Amino acid sequence: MPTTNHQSQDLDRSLVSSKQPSKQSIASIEQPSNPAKLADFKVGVDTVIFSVDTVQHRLLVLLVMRHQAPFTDYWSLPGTLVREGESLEDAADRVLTEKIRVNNLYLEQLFTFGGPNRDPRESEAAYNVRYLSVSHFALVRFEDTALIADGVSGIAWYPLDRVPQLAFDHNQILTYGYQRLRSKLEYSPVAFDVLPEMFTLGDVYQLYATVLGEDFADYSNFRTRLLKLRVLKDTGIKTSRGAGRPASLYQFDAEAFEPLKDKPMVFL
Amino acid sequence: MPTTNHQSQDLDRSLVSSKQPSKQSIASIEQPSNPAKLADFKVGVDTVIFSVDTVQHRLLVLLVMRHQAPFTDYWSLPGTLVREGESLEDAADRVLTEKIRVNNLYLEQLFTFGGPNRDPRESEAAYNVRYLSVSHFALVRFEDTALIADGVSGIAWYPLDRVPQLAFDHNQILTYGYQRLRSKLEYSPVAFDVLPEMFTLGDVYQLYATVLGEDFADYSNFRTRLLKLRVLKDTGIKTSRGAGRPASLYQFDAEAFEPLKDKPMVFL
DNA sequence: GCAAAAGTGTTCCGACTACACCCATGC
DNA sequence: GCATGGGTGTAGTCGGAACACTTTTGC
Repeated sequence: MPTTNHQSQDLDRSLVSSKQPSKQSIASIEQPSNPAKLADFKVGVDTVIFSVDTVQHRLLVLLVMRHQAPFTDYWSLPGTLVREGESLEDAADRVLTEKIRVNNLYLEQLFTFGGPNRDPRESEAAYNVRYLSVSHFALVRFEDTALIADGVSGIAWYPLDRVPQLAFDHNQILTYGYQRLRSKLEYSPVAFDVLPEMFTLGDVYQLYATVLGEDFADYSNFRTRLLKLRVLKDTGIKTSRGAGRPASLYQFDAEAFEPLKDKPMVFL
Repeated sequence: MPTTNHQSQDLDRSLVSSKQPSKQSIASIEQPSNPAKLADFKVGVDTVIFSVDTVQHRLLVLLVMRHQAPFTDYWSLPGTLVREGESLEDAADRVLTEKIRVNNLYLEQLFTFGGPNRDPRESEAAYNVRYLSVSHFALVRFEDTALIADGVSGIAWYPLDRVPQLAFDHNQILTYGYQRLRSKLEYSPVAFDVLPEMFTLGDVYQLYATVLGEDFADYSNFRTRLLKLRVLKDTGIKTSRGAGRPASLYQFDAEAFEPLKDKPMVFL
């Protein structure tokens, strides 16, 4: 038996794959003849949707209230089952458009949870169907996002630190999504997908500070590093928001970023 | 409609999700009543298995020859379909143990490809079953790995730069796996999962140089940085391999690494 | 001795930190 | 004026790149 080292997989997999040995022995080498019984799956897409409330300096995650079994009256991540002819990506988009109206977003696949017994429906069902979840994470612009309240199902933004016990293994997925969000911010320009077309350097700083916590560089040095990347264009336009000196509005220059795309670099 | 930016997803998804609009309109909000027709899936696990031939300085990937339709006589990534009661992880382990005998390895989930029409069998089948692939990538110790030739099916290590046209979308998966391997090497100590218990700093250097190419730091600086991390223990034992001064044998100190685990750091 | 590989040290330079300080606005 | 936030500059320090140099082996 090989010694599998899953140590870089940061999730606690204990709940996910209960590691029960498969009924078939490995002696039955896969051949056209005598194939072992294959599992049948329904595939779900669950999405961790983040947004940043820069006014209140809070990182929010979108939750929906369940009204059916299993886990009735639990909050959960927005999700759906994949339909015929629909790609995973389409399904993820569909969840988003059903729950919110948003113009700008960043969406990426996270991880696939597929161990047996992660969904109670598996045991209920007469026929042996498994439920698999292809989780995604998304970042949307808070100010530009309207929740679609369909009257019945609850839907709400939760501050990350006040998220309750969720249905299924959704707390795990959320934790994983948060980690991914942090590293995405540090290593790629996701932030600009979620900022307005024009923004001040202060806006960018607020976003980073809210997501990454207060434990990173001060505003002054953040500015310098950001500008040194030469991917922001100063429009020259000034904006005044209450007290203080008016700030320049900048634009993200996608073309200037192009050559840096694959280079190892730090954005923060 | 939201503007989805998938730009950080480096794969060319064109082959994967053919982006055909789902038959159901988004107007039919998901409700307990009138659910849209759900797709039924078989779930496959395909694994990009890398190993490093430090003698010949080559990065190798394990391929198997297909003997059934579809894609008969094409090389492909080792894979299998998930059986009843088997977790994704178990299935990935099973593929590994069926194809090779190995003692040390690193295994991690990569990405899930699930668009419709990625598998020709979908159209053949009378009933509408979709095939989804949860891809993994693995790194194994080359010197410690024996291929299991079962007489019939071809199985071989291919140098990465000589990989032919593969079945399905496996070339894409391979490309993605290679990227992941590179970043794993840089940001985590995967290398030590695949090196012998004791190794010289030259061994580590060879491994890094082979995977990352010749375009990185010289041996001298590599040494210095690696030792500064204080995660390698000098056993004091010297080893002589042909000409040149004998090298010290080192051991990876997992406990010393523990506190660094979650810290952002560069290993290279 | 010479080649080859291991291992050490040193110099240079760029980047990041931590500030101090100036600028432009609202009140 | 003063508070507030924007923006610039600088001195100290840390770390990586480049490369010279020493050490210990095989032949």
